[in-house]
Amino acid sequence: MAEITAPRGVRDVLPDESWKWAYVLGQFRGLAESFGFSEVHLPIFEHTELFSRGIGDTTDVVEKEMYTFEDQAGRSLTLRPEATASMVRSYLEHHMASGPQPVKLWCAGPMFRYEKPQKGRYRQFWQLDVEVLGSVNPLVDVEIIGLSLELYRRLGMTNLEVVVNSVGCPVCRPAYREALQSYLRPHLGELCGSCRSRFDRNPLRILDCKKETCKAITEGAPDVMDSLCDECSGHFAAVRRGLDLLGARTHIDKRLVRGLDYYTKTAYEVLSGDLGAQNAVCGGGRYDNLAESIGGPHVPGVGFASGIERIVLTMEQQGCSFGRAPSLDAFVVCVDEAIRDEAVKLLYALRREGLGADMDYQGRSVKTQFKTASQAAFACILGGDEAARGVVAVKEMATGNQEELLFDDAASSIRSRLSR
RNA sequence: GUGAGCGUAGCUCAACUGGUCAGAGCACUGGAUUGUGGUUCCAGGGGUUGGGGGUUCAAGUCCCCUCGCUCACCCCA
Repeated sequence: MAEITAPRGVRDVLPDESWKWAYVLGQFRGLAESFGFSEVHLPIFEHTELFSRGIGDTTDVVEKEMYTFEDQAGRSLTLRPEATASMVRSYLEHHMASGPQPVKLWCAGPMFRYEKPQKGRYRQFWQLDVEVLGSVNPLVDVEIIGLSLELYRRLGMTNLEVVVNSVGCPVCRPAYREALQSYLRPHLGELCGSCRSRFDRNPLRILDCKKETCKAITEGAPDVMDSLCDECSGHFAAVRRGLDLLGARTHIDKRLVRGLDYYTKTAYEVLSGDLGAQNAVCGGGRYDNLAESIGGPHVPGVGFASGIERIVLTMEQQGCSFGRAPSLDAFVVCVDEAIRDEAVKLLYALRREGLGADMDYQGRSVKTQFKTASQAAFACILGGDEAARGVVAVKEMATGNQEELLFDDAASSIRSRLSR
C-alpha cells in the first residue's frame, strides 16, 4: 500500500518553522491590538453564495479556485478562499452597525484555494487579516495601509514595493469601463485569448495582463484617474495625502486592478522583491459595496490580507530575525535508572517553578542525554550518589561550571539564576 | 487547466557510454570515556533506487504509462 502523504498543495509546518510563524503572528497580534483592532474567530467554511455573490462570480477565485462541497443535508458549503466576505457577513449577522463606528477587527487563519501549487502559493495558506467596517473616511484607508507597512517594518522586511491605485466606484466605473472597451474594441483581435474573454465580462482586468502584446495595447488606454468621479478622486487624493503624512513610500500603479470584484476606490498591494513569481505579500483595499452584494445594507469597509508563508519566506530570504528560538531552561540527566523516581520529582519541581524543563524517557546513555542537555541552559544531573545525599549537580551548559545544590532548593535556585 | 525540470537511505547527494552499484557525508543509536555536551575515532540500524510494464544475457542507468515534487503561465496571499 502506498504511503499516505499530505494532499497536493498543503504542507505541515514543523517545529523548525512553526516558531517563526508564532513570532510573526505575535508581532501582528500586538500591532493590530495597539491600533485598536479586536480579534474575531470566524468559521473556515461558509455558504457558497457568500463568496459567489461577495467576491463576484466572474473572478478566478469563484470560477475555478473554490473548495466547494455538499454537507449531509445537501447544503452547498465552501472552504473560505479569503476572510473579508466572512468578516462582513459576521458584521451584518451580529448587527455591529448598531454600535459605535467604525468597527475594527482582525483575524488570522487558513484560507483555501484550488490552485496549482508553486513557490509561495499553496492550496491551504494562512492570512493575517484586518478590516475596518462602517467608515468612508480616507484616513481609515491610510490606517489599513499604514498598519501593514508598520508590521513589515517591525519584522525587519525590506525591498518592498507598495503600489496604490483607485478603481473607482459604481458612479464612475461604468463610464470608464465603456471608455476602455471602445478604446480596446479595434484591438480586440490582437489581445490574448484570456483578455478577449475578459473584454465583455471584466475589461478592467485587461490592464493587469502581463503579456507584452496586451501591455503594449493598453499603454495608450484611457487613464482611470481621468474618469474618476469627484468623490473618488477626492478620496484618492486624501488617501495619498495621508500616506505622505506617514512618510510611506508608495507609488501609484494605474494598472493595479485586483482580482476580486468587490473593490471600490482604493486598491493596494505590497510586493516583495525576494519571492518568486508570487510576489504579493499583502493585498487589500476598499469595498464599499460588498455588504450590499451579499444582501445587506450599505456598509463601507477597507482591509488587507497578508500571507504568513510569504512573509516568512521573505524574512528568511532577507535574514530577518524571528526573535529567540525556543529553548529549554533545564534538562534533567538521569544517570541511574534506579533513581528514576527522584528524577521525575525534580523535573516537576522545575516545571512548577515555571521553568521549561524536560528529560529523557528512552533510557539513553548519559553522554547522549548531555547532548540533548546542550540545548538547555542547565543540566540537572541526578545519580545514585546525589540522590543518597539529597543533592543535585547543576551544570551551566554555556560555561561548563558545575555545582551541587540541595535537591529541595534546586528548582527555585535555578529560576532565580535565570532571573525570572 | 497549460508548459518545463526532477524523483537513489530521515536529509544532501555519488554510481563513466546499461555490466559486483546499492554507496558517502550529515543525522540517529551504542562504544572508546563502568556518571558529563558542543572536538576526535570506531561500530550499528535504516533503501524492494516513487510505482507498474517493456527492451536486454544484464537496468538506478534505455522506452512507455502512472503517481508525486518543483518552478513558471494564469491569478493572487
